[in-house]
Amino acid sequence: MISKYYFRVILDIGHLSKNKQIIIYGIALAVLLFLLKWLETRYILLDQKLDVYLGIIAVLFTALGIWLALKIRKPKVETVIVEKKIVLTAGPDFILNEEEVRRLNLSKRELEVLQLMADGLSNQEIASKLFVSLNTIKTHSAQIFEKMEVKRRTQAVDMAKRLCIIP
Amino acid sequence: MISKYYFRVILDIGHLSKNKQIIIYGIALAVLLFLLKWLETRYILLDQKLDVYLGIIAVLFTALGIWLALKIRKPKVETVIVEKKIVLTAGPDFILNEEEVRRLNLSKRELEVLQLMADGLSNQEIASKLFVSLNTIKTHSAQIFEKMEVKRRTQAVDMAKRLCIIP
DNA sequence: TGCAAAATCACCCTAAAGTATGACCGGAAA
DNA sequence: TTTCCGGTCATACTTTAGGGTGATTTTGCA
Repeated sequence: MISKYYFRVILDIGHLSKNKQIIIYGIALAVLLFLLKWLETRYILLDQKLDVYLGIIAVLFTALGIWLALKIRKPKVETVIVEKKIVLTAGPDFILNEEEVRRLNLSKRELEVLQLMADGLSNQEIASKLFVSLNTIKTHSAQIFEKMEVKRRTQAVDMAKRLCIIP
Repeated sequence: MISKYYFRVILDIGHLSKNKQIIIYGIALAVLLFLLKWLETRYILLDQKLDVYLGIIAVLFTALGIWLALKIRKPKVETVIVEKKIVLTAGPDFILNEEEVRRLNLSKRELEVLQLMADGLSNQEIASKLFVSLNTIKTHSAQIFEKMEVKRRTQAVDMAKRLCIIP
């Protein structure tokens, strides 16, 4: 019988895949087997066009092989490395303008929050980073804006950079 | 002849691969064809064990299919982003970094909005200054954030200053 | 040790920012 | 001429920021 060859195919390839899939492949093979037997009966009875029969078998099993390979094999992975620039500022010449800090009457904590604000963090992110609640940061930022006489965080950051309060 | 089926296999699958490979596949198929013909002659002449012959064909073409699929399959692309650090010295002498502007693909208008953003203006203020609607500024800012790969205006301003896109 | 400033947090509310989607127009490029 | 892109605007919605008020707890210092 032909079936022993099918089993060899399964055994040769099966260990690459999951057990569940083997059943599916087995069923597919069985269907193919029946189809072949049917064709065989018809064409052998007619006793002609063996080439056609063989051709169909060849195409079918080539397709089967392709299907098996695509299903079973782990996808080939091609790694593409993309360089992404991240920007650093080398500001070795930063000296904190303590005088301005004192003039604005900013506390240590407020300065800290202002610093993180300048880094583009949201209030929630600042809160998480400092292990305090969002409300606390809101209070701090409100204080900062009042002391700096600005209305928005963007203005506060801009002013702070101009005054050399933050790098 | 059987060969026409082989050609169909090639034609069906060939367009997925390089032209060079098709030649290799063709040669392989030719070899298989000769092998089959040889087997056919032997077994048909003996007029027996057709099942064995068919089984061999099935196994061979399954193997061929697997081989084809593995060769032809397009590899899955996996992108790895490597961060490359670049250091910019932001001096008091501002020269617009046109290269970065082009790299970020920022339009004139977007640059204008970014500039005003950096000045600490609200979207409404920017809209008034440019004589356009608030929604327009929102659209622009959303575009800017997407192009600069940032989430907030504070981050956009920070990045823009580092990249010398704005003074 | 008591007091003022700093730090913490809550609640409620409004304003502003940001997201998503779709549409229109005019100019430039294919 | 068609297609594409930049600029404009809208509508609806969600999220974040900010304002105002009040309260409790730490903490530095006189």
